[in-house]
Amino acid sequence: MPLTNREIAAMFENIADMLQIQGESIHRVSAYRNAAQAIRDLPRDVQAIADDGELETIPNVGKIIAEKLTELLTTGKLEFYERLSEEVPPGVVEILHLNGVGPKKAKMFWQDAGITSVDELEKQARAGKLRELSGMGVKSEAKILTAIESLKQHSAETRTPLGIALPSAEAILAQLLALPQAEHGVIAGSIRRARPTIGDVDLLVASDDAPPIMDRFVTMPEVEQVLGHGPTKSSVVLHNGLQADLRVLAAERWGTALQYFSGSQTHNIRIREMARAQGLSLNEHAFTPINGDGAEILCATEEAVYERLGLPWIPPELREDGGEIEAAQAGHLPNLITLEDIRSDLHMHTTWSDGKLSIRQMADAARARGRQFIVITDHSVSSAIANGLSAERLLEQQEEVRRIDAEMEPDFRVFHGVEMDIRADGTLDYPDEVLAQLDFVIASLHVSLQQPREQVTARVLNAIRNPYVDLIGHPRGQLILQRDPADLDMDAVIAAAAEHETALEINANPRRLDLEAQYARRAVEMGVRLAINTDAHTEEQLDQIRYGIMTARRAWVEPQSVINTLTLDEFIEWTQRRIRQGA
DNA sequence: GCCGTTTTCGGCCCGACTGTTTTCAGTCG
Repeated sequence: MPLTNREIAAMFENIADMLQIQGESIHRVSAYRNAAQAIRDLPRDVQAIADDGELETIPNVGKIIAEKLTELLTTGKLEFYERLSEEVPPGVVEILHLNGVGPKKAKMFWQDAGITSVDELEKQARAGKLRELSGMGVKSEAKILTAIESLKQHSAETRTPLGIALPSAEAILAQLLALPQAEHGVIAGSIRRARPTIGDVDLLVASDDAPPIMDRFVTMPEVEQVLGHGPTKSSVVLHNGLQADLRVLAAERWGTALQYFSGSQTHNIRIREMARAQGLSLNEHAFTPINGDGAEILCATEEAVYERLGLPWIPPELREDGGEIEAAQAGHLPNLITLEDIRSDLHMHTTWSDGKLSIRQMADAARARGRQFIVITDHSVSSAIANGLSAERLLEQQEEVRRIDAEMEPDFRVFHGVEMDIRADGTLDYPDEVLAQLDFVIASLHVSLQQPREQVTARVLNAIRNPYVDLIGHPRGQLILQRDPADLDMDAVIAAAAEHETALEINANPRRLDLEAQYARRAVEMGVRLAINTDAHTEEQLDQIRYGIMTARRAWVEPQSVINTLTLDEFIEWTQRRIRQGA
């Protein structure tokens, strides 16, 4: 099996950990971490990039790391990695990942006390031995035990799906903003950047009187454990395992504070380097002249921060050092899609298969949310567990769709489609004669996602080439933090989608968010149209469209690339391209 | 180990909080 980008990235992260424990220069360690991050975010397989001889075009990959990648891809092994793994016990790396333990302590536990596993560390802590080590005391020992307990409780998984983190953050922020001392506040960090998974929640509140806000924050009912409680910054762990950090700053410093706490780290490093080039040091409080006695320059808005650096405001979803600074300098920032651009929802289920509402109820619920038209897309016959429709029932359903459409026209339209299974053998679930009678056809992978790359890719390509298939639903089939995506050759999928004018979905369900941003961005660059759909099975899930919009913005997507922004007439015309394709 | 309008060497963002220390190192984001 070829190595996935994620596996390669994990290996380089591991290298960074081991080097850091060995006391290697932080800059060399960072080089491996930066390369790992870049590889994780790539929209293409490292293997494909290597085949093109372009490894060194990957950001933060230079000659040496490119050589290591080549060795890994050609031999399946990396001698450097294997040697390091023999030198540094895996348990020591695990200890490094405990909250409050860094490379210095992990190394000390190992070298000075012979501790090479979390279990052994726990034993020594319970026996009161750790406090005897230099720099350690009773409190440090207790913190170690707390960290180990937390690791057991929440397993090794440290990230939380956006769909859980965002509502949780909104609930906490609302409590803080209810306090009279709070002027205003936002959710910053990776939630604001719309990452599909969240490491911790970053909250920012403007106030001249921070202590009461801090006190409320650390005593909220959601709080399981207080990690830190200072005058302007506090950290807690919530009962759902999520870590939340709160910073409180004066309103006149809001711009620099929000810019800083929105990240990403790599974007901020670039921004601070630009400030330094202008003789300014930038932190969350202000710009400060580096040499000399110049006064602080305060920024009350983010726009003012970017303006000081000669840049237009950069939307937070783009702040990953993925070309957004260069685009801003050139005046080429994208006009990102917003919820207001969305006219339709092209993927949802009803009681005909596994949905909770009738066709009419879904239509009313979508209309109430400002949609102008929808497509009903229940499951096809293979999805027996989801009560998938036989061809007969599908056409029976069409009569009801037509009746409701006639009732609601002209201010709302209901079209008839299907979410058709791509079967394990690559065939589709209905013959073309049936598909020809539908307004819109989604083809999706639901089974045999773990097939080898060639096989699973061939199935999707077959669906893309069918002239009746308008959209590939949740193309990679991932469930965030639960199920890995299918091992699709995304270069081939995107190229075929472009050639056959088949759209690819950004499924807005926060458990999916599939396509993820890096693939959606590449698809648009290659001329593919996207759809942003809720795949709703209930009324509430129609509101999850916001997660799809967030993901699309993160992918640099503009309204014209998304078929849900089409007017009714434009949409009907777009679906007619099947005729041009000889169907 | 990467990178370049300070360019092939010499930098590499910056501050808050904690615990252990009596002035700072370690960790974190």
